[in-house]
Amino acid sequence: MAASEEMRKGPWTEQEDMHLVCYVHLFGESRWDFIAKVSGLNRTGKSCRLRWLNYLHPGLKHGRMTPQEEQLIVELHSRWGNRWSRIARKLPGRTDNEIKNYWRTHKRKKAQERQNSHLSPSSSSSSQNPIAMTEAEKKRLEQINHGNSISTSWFDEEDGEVKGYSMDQIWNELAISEIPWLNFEGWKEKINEVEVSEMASPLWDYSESQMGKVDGEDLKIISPMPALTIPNYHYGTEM
DNA sequence: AAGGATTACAACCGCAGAGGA
DNA sequence: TTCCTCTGCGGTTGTAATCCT
Repeated sequence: MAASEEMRKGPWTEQEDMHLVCYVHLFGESRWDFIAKVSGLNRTGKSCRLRWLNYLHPGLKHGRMTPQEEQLIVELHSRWGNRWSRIARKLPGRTDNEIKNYWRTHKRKKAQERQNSHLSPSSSSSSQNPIAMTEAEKKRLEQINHGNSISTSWFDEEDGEVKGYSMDQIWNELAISEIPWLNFEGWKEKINEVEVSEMASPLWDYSESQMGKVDGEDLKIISPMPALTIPNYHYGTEM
């Protein structure tokens, strides 16, 4: 990427979102610089990653925090401080950014008031503490959070167990999604034209071994996006 | 109804750590 | 071992939406 080329900044458009989702689907949730370059979005890898993690990732909750979540945030913040990503891991569907924003805007003050007035660190017993987990639960959550195939997880209070979604499940759900942008004209139709399995594995395998070395002619890839074209690209080098 | 204040959310920036060459 | 690139994290800012007077 030539230094003179201006990277796009600011709010993402629906088209950009679609484009990014498509490429994340193809190449996975890593190698953001690669995705940024091959997608032709003219965004930085960081920007793509942030957009995905904070907004586009399947399983994200949007909207107001529930009272339970609020309580959890206060509790965890008193324990860990501004370790937002760590706190976010205990609130499935919420991002560190969301929690950070929430805390910043109106919770910090309240928590301080609460702390000053009546809370002492040792006041909550594990039996009353909503975030207290058994060792088994902790272990399972740990496995889910760090597993390769599970991308999002939560603790189901009703069943008393940790649950998770694999990326495949998420994307299968996306195919019949209620997410608005998947339903706008043409897009859903197009994504259904391509089998998920066709899109994911062979191309992924190919991309792992070959994609970074492609030279010469433009590489055209199978994609729900119309006429997606990857320009000449040398992985790890500036064009 | 208008305008200022507040809240909620999205996005960028800088830094640090990990990993590869 | 050193340097470089990439990723992830926390802090900060900008803006749209909502509330209040």
